[in-house]
Amino acid sequence: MKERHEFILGEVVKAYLDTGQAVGSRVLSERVDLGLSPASIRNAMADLERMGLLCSPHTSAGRKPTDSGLRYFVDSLMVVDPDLHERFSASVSTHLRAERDIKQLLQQATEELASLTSFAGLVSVHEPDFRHVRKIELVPISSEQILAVIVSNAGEVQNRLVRRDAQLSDSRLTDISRSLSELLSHCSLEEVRNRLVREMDHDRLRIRQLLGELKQWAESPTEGKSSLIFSGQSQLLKMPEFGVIETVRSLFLAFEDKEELLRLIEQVEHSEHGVKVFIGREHALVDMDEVSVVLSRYEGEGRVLGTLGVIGPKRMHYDRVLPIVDCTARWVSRVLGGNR
Amino acid sequence: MKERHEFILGEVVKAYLDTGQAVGSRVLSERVDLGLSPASIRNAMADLERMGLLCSPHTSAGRKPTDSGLRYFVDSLMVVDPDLHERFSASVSTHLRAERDIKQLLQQATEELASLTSFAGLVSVHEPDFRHVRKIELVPISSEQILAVIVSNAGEVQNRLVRRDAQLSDSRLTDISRSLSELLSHCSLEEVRNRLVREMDHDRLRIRQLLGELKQWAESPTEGKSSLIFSGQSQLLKMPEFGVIETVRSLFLAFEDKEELLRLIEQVEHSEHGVKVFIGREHALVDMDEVSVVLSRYEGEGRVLGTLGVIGPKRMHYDRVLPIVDCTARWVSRVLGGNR
DNA sequence: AATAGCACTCCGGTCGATAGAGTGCCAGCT
DNA sequence: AGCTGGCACTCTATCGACCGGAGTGCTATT
Repeated sequence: MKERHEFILGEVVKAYLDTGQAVGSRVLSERVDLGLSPASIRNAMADLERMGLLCSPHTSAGRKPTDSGLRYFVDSLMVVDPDLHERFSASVSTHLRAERDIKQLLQQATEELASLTSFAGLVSVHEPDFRHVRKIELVPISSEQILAVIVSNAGEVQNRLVRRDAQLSDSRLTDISRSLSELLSHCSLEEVRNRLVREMDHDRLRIRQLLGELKQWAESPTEGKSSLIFSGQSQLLKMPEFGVIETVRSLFLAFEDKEELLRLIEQVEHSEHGVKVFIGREHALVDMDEVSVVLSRYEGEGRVLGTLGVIGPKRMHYDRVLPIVDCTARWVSRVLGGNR
Repeated sequence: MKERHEFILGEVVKAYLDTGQAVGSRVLSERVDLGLSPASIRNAMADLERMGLLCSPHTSAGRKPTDSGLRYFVDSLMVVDPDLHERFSASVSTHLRAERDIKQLLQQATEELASLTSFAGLVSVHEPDFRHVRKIELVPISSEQILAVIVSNAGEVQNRLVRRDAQLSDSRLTDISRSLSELLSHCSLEEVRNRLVREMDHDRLRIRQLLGELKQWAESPTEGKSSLIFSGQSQLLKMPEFGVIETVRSLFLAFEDKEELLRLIEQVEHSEHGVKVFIGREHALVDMDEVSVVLSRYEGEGRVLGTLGVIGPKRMHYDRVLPIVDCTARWVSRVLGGNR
């Protein structure tokens, strides 16, 4: 690929990102002085079209970059202003408060993403892997209720109110609590279930009903894998590319479904560190040819905790969005890494 | 108001709900045989327009009901088929499972609302009133961490991991836990804060840092009042009234803001029992003239737990939607009332 | 190899005419 | 007196034609 071609591709992309319109040879020659006449530019553009990097929507409409064209731009042509990176880093640090509550923290992060990019921000929260039980505690609440608290290896806490057998005294409860903790700690949920079944068969402890409730709990699904938080979806509606209702609809269907988005997110989590960009059809999200997704993992205490990023029109200023996502992910990682 | 006028108003509304178009005298006379010529209908319609119940978008476009017209219809003319009510009641009972987890339960409820009406379902969750502490438990997790669990009067559980002073033994922790529970139970959060400050001043228990963390917790805001859950927003995009992007945008802005919607919801919670309908401008939501909101409170253990309902186009079949919302609210109330 | 010129294509907006739908009013009928 | 049929009028939505603008591809020229 000749240098001139690269240069022209870059300029076409930039003009396209600015205007959203297909750009013709004349406007390009006026927009930036590259010592070439429109005719020469036309030739180069025709070459780029043959290479599959540009395309024209119709005969007389200039050209706009294809997905591959944008990809080439992002990978090889684009330079991120280090100043900008610095600025966003500072902006993120000042706007966000290091909340204790992880949900609130991530909520803030999506909002910051949305407001900096003016696209839709999204954050996925990885369900912590509940591989085995670290601790079980039964706390007497009232004469009818017991609070059962289970702490997982990941430090995740689940609690539930269970009905209390009237005959169960507080001290007896403490005993049970202790023995259950011994019995079950370091067990996987599967084992917990099995052991509880065995205990129930013996009916040794005369707390059948309590165990029943706990068993039911252990059996209940881990409530739907990862969850997704969004912010600023409605900002997308300002963009002219979402002027037709069908595009908007498929976009918001994806927001609701989450299924497909989670698949994409999983991909990011299993790849190496850093910001990932999915342009147009590169993410396999149906009917969303016109949007790009920019994602980055965030981490804490050594493991991947989730993914965050933005969804915006394919025509976004990647040189702005990438550092924003990067800074936000770093910041969240820093807070979560130090805090827990 | 003459009987004929009522009848014609009713028919205009029905036709309008079906087609979404302004309805003229001729089509009305063909649609339903009321033994009247188009001319007579015209006269009646002119009267109704003078009364402010109908209006015509322009000279030759037939008439459609105004907000007041729809209001009159809903209040006085509409009859809800009891069979329908029965059917929805059954449908709701069979589709929804009585989950233990309230969040999941309500999530299901919104989805059911959305799927039955094919509009957007929404549920507000009242933040339980955390007026005073019922119980505090400190559970040792590891050598560095303690799990603090606070149970409120409302049976709501909050927990947090706090850092542990290395010198704190397990048995000592149990002691502290007990004395804290005695010290703080039945205190409001405000009192908890004050007492903790006093204890810290004394530094009596040599657990300054632990108390500090607890204090910080007591001071943290009750995390944003009520929360809102939505489902099926994208279904609204199918409706022709949301063909223009501006309408959609203001709608989704409202979904994100929640502020205004919560105001409406509060209104419902403070009024008497039953399904409430807000037609067009009746809810004071800006730029949402074209939507109606149907809401009903749900209750449990004697107090209002929240509100649920749907948001849809003003042109909705109220005689279908009202029973749906009613049945769902009743069902949720029943489950929550018996379960907690 | 780059450029200038030219013929050609296609899109988008404007204009005008037309068909359709509906109203209001009036005169006549029951 | 009230209903009805008829008629003139109004407004909108749609369709086709037209035209200017923008852009390309090709070719001849420097």
